[in-house]
Amino acid sequence: MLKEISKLKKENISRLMVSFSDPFRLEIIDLMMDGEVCVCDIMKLTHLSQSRISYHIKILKEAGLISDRQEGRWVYYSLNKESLLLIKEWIFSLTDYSSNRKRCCE
Amino acid sequence: MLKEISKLKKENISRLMVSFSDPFRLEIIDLMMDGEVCVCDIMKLTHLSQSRISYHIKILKEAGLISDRQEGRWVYYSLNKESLLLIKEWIFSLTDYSSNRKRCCE
DNA sequence: TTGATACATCAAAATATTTTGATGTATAAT
DNA sequence: ATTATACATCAAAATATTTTGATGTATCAA
Repeated sequence: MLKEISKLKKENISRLMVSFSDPFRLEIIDLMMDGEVCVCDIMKLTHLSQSRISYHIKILKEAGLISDRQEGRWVYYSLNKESLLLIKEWIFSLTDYSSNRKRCCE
Repeated sequence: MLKEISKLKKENISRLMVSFSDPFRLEIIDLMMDGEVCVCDIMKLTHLSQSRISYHIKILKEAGLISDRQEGRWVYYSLNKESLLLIKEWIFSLTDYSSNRKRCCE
């Protein structure tokens, strides 16, 4: 699995997994499923504070999971398909694992 | 995405993602790709301390990602296919998201 | 040009996770 | 019985993440 995946990709995946590890970030990701959203949208829909949302957005952005696009005062965030495909690839290699049993500790 | 997935599943996914969010756990998962392993195997291959490995194993187990099977003094751990499929399902719904743009904050 | 809006950033506090080293339990070999 | 092995569990310490509230910056509207 990760053996065939480069170290760089490994680190990307690691960061992506961290970005998925918070329930509020999962909620934010959920909202982005319907297309672009801005922080104010997320505020209305989740009732989290603005700086709290900005913090989580930052984590998602640094993991490369989302992209941003500014338009006037608004910043629109959306899911980054490339990252999603990277995760998909990883999950595939995980689920295709061979389940051969072997004896250990000998 | 998560809208169609039940609350129970949501919580499962959340815990699974947390279990993926540590680099050492990713390494342990990596080792399990080749089949069952015991703590002593993981110790040899990762050079982490025994209690440290036990701790991470516990997190993986509580997330439902791995199963254990005792045989004498040894406990064999292996990846749980059902959990992997749950993640796969989730990733699929994520990657199939609609990317329609809409205006917000109005 | 003043004030409001949308968001980012910061430092401190709150909270959660991880690591360590010690101890506990069960199994098995001598 | 005694000792060694394989692993779990525990409490304390170390470390990392998250939240909060304040302040900063850019854009826009009046």
